[in-house]
Amino acid sequence: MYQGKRIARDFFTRDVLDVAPDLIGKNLTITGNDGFPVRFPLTEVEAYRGHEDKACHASKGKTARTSVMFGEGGHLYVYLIYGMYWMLNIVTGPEGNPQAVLIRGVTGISGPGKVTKRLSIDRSYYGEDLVISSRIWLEDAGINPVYKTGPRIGIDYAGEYWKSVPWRFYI
DNA sequence: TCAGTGATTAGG
DNA sequence: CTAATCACTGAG
Repeated sequence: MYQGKRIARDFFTRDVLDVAPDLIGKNLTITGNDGFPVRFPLTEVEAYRGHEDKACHASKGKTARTSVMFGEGGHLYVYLIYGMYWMLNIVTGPEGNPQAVLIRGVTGISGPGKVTKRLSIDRSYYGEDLVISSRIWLEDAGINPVYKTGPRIGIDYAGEYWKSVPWRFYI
């Protein structure tokens, strides 16, 4: 099987609208309890982009929770929602430009809360650097799947315009 | 359609 | 300190 190689910093420091579609088909790779890497091809993601995007948590300014989004791309933004589900995001863009991509699905697992449950992602992954971490990283699988686009899910509070932009990318 | 569940946030 | 909010899920 083609395992690919770890994706480096410059992939993540581009604009979120360039990174998000490029993530489709990449392997989210995480070391299991036995120490061996397990690969999960990304199938569904959403882009959240900067101060003006009313759906982006960073649009209300920098807080303790969102601070990692203001840093360099390649780090993980992980937070708890509805008291039960961890949301996994990959920060993108250069430092000072708050953006992130929500991981909504991988092959065989549909739904952001289910993905983190299956991969055992929790608070301890907040700020983890995919470029250097020994327990989670991203690999190029050497494929570029055809993908679809559509509006983002679960952001009714963001207003009609930001609710409608097609920043969800999925197979 | 709707309850569960608790961290995070703004405001007093 | 209080209270509202929430990038979800599964049951009915």
